[in-house]
Amino acid sequence: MNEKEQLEAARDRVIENIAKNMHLYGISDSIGRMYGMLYFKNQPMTLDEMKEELGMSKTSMSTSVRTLMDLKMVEKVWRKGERKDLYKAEEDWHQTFVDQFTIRWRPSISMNKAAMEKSKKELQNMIINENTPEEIKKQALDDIQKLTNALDYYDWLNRLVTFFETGEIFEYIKKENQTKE
Amino acid sequence: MNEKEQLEAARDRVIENIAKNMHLYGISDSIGRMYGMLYFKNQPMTLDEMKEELGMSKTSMSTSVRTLMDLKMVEKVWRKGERKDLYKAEEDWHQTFVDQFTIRWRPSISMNKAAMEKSKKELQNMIINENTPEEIKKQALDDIQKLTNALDYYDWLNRLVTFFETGEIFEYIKKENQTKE
DNA sequence: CTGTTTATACAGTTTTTTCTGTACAAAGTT
DNA sequence: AACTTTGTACAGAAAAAACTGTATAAACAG
Repeated sequence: MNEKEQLEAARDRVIENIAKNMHLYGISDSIGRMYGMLYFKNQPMTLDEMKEELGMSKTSMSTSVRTLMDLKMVEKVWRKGERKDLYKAEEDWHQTFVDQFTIRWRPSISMNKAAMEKSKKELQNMIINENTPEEIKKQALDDIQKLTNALDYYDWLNRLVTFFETGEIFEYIKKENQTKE
Repeated sequence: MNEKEQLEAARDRVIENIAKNMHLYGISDSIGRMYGMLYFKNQPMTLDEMKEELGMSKTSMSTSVRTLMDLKMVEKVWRKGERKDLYKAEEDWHQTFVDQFTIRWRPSISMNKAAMEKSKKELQNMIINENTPEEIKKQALDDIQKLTNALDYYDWLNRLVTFFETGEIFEYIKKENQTKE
């Protein structure tokens, strides 16, 4: 194995690991591999270059890169005199982590909250309504308690996401590990 | 629609929403639906009862419940004189959130770290080696810088997971929202 | 011990997701 | 204008994941 191969082997090991663990970010191995490759390139890449390097179709490159852009893991780059679109990886993984949270969790939180608030209101009306049988009321009360707990959690989760989003988290968990020195 | 149906509709709306958003925890709709159902039941359930309620095979119930147990979202419950296994949902979602992090992220972090450290070491050896061509050395140095940044991130991430795991997070993001009162 | 009940391993089927090739629209070039 | 290049929509193929039924092992009852 010559030096160039050694270099590539070291790189590929890391890329493969990134790819395998990307499911935590809710993306497939292939897309993770694309990200890993871009991370190690010093130059932004075109779809055709990626197609070449990953041995996949251009269509796949197009959809994969879009997914990564939606997650703010990749950005489009402009270069004078270049007709093709160029893409580069976001390098700051702390930022990527925080963005993930904001992009993926916020919408889910508000969806769930809305559904729970609606159901909670309906159940409260059933409690008020005198025609509701006693047995049903008991169950409704029970469900209301569960929904109240769940809503408290979503409230907490929202505050947590804000804690990340604003970067406040970095005041408590420092980017540079002080304890090392 | 009578009262019982109203109650069920309110419940099902929430369960369906939980199911749809469970992909954030890396689990499928069906498994999410099982969790949602268990969350609203006051009694622990057997596999056969779940099979009945969800209209799925017992095999599915068995594997789904195991997935939820691995994630500490469901626990096995013992009841005197009951031959069948009983399962109940973990009710504290704050705890569930924290567990997710520990269970899913920790192993990935250490896998990635290991791969990166190995590659970093190999690249450093190439730098030292006088036979390595200058051009390769330049690239290796560049990769080492990227790996160093990535390892710093994983170090941060590890400290973050600990911050959750120990419950320290709750000192900063309180479970009860003070600003409400 | 034999017979019964419960949970799960495993193979095969169904469903979903991922990937590709073709077709076409948008933008650039001559 | 006509011709070329680039990115993506869309339909179908390939691969992966989810689900089921049967078979079997483990636990229990008599």
